Amino acid sequence: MAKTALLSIGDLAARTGLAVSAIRFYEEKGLVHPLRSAGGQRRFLRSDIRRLSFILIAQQLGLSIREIAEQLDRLPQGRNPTQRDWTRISKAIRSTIDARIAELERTRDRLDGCIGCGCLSLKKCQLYNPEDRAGLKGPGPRHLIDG
Amino acid sequence: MAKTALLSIGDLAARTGLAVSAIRFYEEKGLVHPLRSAGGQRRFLRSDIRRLSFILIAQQLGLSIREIAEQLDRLPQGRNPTQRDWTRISKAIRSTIDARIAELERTRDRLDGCIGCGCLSLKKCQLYNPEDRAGLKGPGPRHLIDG
DNA sequence: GCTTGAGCTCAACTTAGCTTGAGGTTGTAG
DNA sequence: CTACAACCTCAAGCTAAGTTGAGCTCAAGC
Repeated sequence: MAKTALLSIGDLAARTGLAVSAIRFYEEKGLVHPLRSAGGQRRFLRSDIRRLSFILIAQQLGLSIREIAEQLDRLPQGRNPTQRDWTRISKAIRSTIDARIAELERTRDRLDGCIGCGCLSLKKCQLYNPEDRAGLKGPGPRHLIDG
Repeated sequence: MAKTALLSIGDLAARTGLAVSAIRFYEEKGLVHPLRSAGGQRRFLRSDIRRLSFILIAQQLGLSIREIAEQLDRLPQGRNPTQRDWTRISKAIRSTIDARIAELERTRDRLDGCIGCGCLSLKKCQLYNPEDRAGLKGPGPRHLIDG
């Protein structure tokens, strides 16, 4: 690790605690855009440490890689992210969390209304509301109920 | 669908809104235990409608198939589940939801402490607490950071 | 100038929760 | 009694978020 401004993938892994394979994966997903050395090796900017830290934090907050990518894509092109940028993103994330909490609370309340009822009727049970299920999950396991 | 007490997989699918393939999958995972006709076709009890409804509801509440199986396995062997059983299970689920909400709230509070800070330092950021990450996810994608 | 660790690519594997398809059988309506 | 829908069993495929391995190349120290 010569004292250039650029970091190898191993350096970056050491600094962030990430596995090398994970960093390559993140590049594939468009979360980082390293330069390449003459020989084809990845060369990262120092600011990428921060970028990767952000990814880790956002993941802890429950954001998917895709959601994180969207946030990062919104960073003004070509310049390094500032504190301001991170703050803006943090606020966006906060709304996401708030929404998630609200949804869980709604569910909990419905469950409370159901405890003791025990009906579990598809027609009557408040917990089982097909409209709530539609578009709940996005891609992945999908119930093709609405077809 | 003759007027026997037993339902074919198609009947059950029609009544629950589930795909036939999903019901077969649930059997494979031990969530239902249909009988078989002489020719090898599945024959379900009417009470399985309720069982499947429960699965759908529990999934909405965020329980995994495995967790649902655990709840269902606790039902007294050999008899049909009663309202009481469902109520007991519902209460168990409620604790799960409560825990999930609490965790999200904790996260939100930490995020609030961070908005405006913008440090995103792996050493200092409150959001990035390695101890919280350990064992957070169980199986699946795992960070091998702690190795 | 060579050896060796670090890096490269590409493909396959993991878990969860299913779907889709191929190829063959059952059961029931007419 | 036959036709055809519904059923059966595999096997393979999908997404997310990575890991692991094979087989090869790069770069840096001695």
